Amino acid sequence: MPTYWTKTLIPTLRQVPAEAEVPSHQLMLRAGYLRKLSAGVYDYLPLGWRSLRKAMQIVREEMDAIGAAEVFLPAMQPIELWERTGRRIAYGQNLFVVKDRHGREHALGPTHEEVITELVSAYIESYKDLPKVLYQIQTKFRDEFRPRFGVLRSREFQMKDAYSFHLNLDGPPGSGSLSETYDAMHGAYCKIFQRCGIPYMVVEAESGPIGGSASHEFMCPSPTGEDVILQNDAGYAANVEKCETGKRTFDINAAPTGGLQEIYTPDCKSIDDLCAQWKEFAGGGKLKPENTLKTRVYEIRVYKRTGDDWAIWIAVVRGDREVNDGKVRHHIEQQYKHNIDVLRVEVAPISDERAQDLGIPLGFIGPHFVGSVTEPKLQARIWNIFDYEAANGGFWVTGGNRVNYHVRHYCMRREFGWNDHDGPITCDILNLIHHTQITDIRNAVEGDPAPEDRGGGTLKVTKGIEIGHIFKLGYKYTEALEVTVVNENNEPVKPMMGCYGIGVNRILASAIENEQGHDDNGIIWPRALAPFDVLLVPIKYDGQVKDVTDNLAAEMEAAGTDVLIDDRDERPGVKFKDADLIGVPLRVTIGEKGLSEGMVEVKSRNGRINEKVAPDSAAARIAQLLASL
RNA sequence: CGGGGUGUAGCUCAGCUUGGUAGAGCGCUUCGUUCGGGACGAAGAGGCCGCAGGUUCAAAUCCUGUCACCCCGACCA
Repeated sequence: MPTYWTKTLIPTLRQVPAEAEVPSHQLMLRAGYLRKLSAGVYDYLPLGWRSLRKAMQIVREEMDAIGAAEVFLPAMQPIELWERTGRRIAYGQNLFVVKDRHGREHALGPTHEEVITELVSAYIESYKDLPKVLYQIQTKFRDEFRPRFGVLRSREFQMKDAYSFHLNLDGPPGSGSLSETYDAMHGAYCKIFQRCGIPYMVVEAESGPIGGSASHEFMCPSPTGEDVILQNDAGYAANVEKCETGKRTFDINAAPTGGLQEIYTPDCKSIDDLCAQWKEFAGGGKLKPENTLKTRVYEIRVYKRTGDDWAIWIAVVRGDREVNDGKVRHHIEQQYKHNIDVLRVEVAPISDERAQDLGIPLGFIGPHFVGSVTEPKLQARIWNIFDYEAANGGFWVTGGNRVNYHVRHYCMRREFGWNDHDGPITCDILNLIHHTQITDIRNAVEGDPAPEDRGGGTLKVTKGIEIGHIFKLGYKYTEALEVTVVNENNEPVKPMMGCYGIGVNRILASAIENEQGHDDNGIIWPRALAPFDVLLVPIKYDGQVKDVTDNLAAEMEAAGTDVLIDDRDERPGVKFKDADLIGVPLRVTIGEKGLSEGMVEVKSRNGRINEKVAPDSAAARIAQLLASL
């Protein structure tokens, strides 16, 4: 049966609701796809739900095609599971927690690793049961601090999550390794986004707090995207958390620009404030952020078999750059990698209280902090890590290592105590004597050199919407929840996991958000996601026009085409405007004028098709045209 | 959670400074004329001015509190 406009619910809005900022949000509200119930919580109206279901179905088909089995899991999950995996704390405030009448707490699942792992632990006992790939498409919950951009960042959303379980990371084809499934998922994701007709790119990603070794994000390039992607011309693409830079030059022997001078800078802890007030502090002149050195202090906890230890690392980048926590963490972890005594290393920005206890004046720290420390126990534990860019000569302003003071004419070589006649220092000397290392620790920016082994060249910045993410998870959940299977030798072993998510609502938003997805008049759907394939617009739904419309609709529906009939008693202008707004790919206009010439008019929303067809052959022609979209 | 802003009709907003019985446009209802790109005329319906206190003869308007929403930041598989 075709759908009649007057029977369904399509509340189009002439004006843009004030709350909507990005095109997808504005248009989904205006075109009657969505209604906001409260912050970050939306009703999907008939059009919205139809489109969402189309996206879900594509995802479902491609998951099934690679042998994944669909399940349906609880949204309400015992909090105990989340405590056992440590994710109650890791998720923190973003986790929705509800209490039942007995006072027991439950998490409203933002993902289902815990639940699926528990499920698998109950039934999977032997290596012969592996690999196993399960997935679900369900509502997930996140207590976002700040929901925004409509369905792009909401508190309730539809996710496809797939989880796989394996004996091995790698292996020959057909061995059921994690890598094999990971690659199959990678392929399935490409097919899904292709079928949905949305532009996408695959970028390398940090696996983040979820843990694991390898990870890719699927991004839809869009100016409204919240994620920053860097890429070179040779096909290297990574998100900003992951993106490495190629070689950048540095000069640790550069001469100072003047004698080190203390400047009194009361209560001035940020680079922005420092630059803004520099004139009064320094008695004239201007200071730009790129002439400052920013320091961030990390505390490292080292858990060893022979007793725990700790250290302080000071990360130094140019004042206008951002320290990349992940790069700092990786670099520090590398330092302990070959020490078999070390069980685990924790790297975290130092807390205010801890800094106070140790006498570290946060906000006024410079890279030469160690020189101002008199306590030998602390002194021996301090390490520096410079970004390449920060290890250069030139005019530098940085912290004075004393509350309310900064210094100017900072010079690395001199501040480490080397005189002009001492000859050049080397990286080895810096490392051995000064506990100081130089590497890439800041977020990559537009124009940085790309890594040489990834094709080199220059990095360019693109913004994107994250629509999919695949991880090799490893043992995080099977270990925490104590899952074992027996191997060929009847020995208990932990299976390893992969997890693979797709934000289904974001598929819709991305389709609209990208350039081909909308114009000034409304949405332009790719056929695969459109709520209907064809919109029939009878100029006046009456008499011969009505008969032709109904016959055409019946014929097309019989052939499996989704048809919407605008049977409203509205003026043609209103119908055409609404047709453009809701974005159905093909519009067929049936009017007395056309019929008198024996024609109906077929137009595509994307503007490529505009032809007149005899009513009798219209259904066949439309089917043809649809196939070409 | 810090900073800023807004809550008045289904939607977009005015009115608030200077207290005196609630407004416009769009949408909705009825009638008429229209009818291939958001028609025109006439007549209507619709709001405890977010909520709770307070000041006052009188509060949408002033004060206090509270809630919700939006923006920037921080945060974010």
